Amino acid sequence: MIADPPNATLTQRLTDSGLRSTPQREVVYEVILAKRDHPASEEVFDRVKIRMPTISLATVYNCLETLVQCGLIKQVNFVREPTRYCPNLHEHAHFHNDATGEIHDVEIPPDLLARLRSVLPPDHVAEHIDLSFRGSIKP
Amino acid sequence: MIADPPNATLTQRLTDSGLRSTPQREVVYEVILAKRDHPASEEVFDRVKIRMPTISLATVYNCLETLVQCGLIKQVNFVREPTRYCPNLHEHAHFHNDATGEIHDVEIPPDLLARLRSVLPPDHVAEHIDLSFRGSIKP
DNA sequence: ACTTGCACTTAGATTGATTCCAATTCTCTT
DNA sequence: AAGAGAATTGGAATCAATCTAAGTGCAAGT
Repeated sequence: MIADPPNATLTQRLTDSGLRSTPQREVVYEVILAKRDHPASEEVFDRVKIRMPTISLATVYNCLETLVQCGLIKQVNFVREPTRYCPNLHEHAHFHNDATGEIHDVEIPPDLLARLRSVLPPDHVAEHIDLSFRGSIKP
Repeated sequence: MIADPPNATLTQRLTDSGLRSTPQREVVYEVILAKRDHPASEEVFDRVKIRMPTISLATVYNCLETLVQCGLIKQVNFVREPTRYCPNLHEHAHFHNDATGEIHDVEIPPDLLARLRSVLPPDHVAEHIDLSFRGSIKP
């Protein structure tokens, strides 16, 4: 009996898209899964370098874009901040803590999600919905 | 009897914040009010130059930031796009048409807005809520 | 095994948006 | 009219992201 390799989903999704599973893509993906904060590209670069010191920043950008295209990670965006990445594929919102700069996930009840979609005029086809909050957390 | 000057609100808000009403700030504000699309800084710069050819890009950035701080305009942000500005102070969402690059406002019913706020844990104080859609419009 | 093709990676240059800086100009107060 | 503080200006600098061209290496076919 053979256990699933740790990145079965990654390899699967990549080959489904006609792409290759490379060591760089694997490490980038693992790094994002490992810590469920929302690192920006440069932060991903720093973390990946620990395990793969020769990787280049351009490759990190390439890998992140590939992973987004395969639907394995999501991009999160806040005003005047670099793009960050999120491994939580479940549909959810984000809370940006202005005091600490941290971002964390906020669950959205399914019925609210449905209502959100319904606010659009019927001829509007939304591919992506982005719901985010900015503020602080009371002590 | 004297009619309100056109930028009464602008002057009011600026002086309320201890800031001055300058010709540059007035023109930037008027330009954003004049056309209800969602121009980025460079586009604002181009429009303002028609009426005030000597203005500098740095000043446009300064003015936009000042207006945002006074609550007279809002910033809108989409992934991998420059920041855009919006004079609609009424709480609303945005729809980004991927086909044309245009952004337009989407009204949010008050009860939905209330529900949105309620998804946050009670100790989370949201200063800003950002709801945006990306997609296309059926013919 | 050998080679040929193509996808991927790499480092560095480049772009594009935004911010910074130091000098100048303006505007309010007295 | 003068002084002080605020705002504007142009250019340099920064930061994120993309592009480019050269190099690598995997995979398939002979």
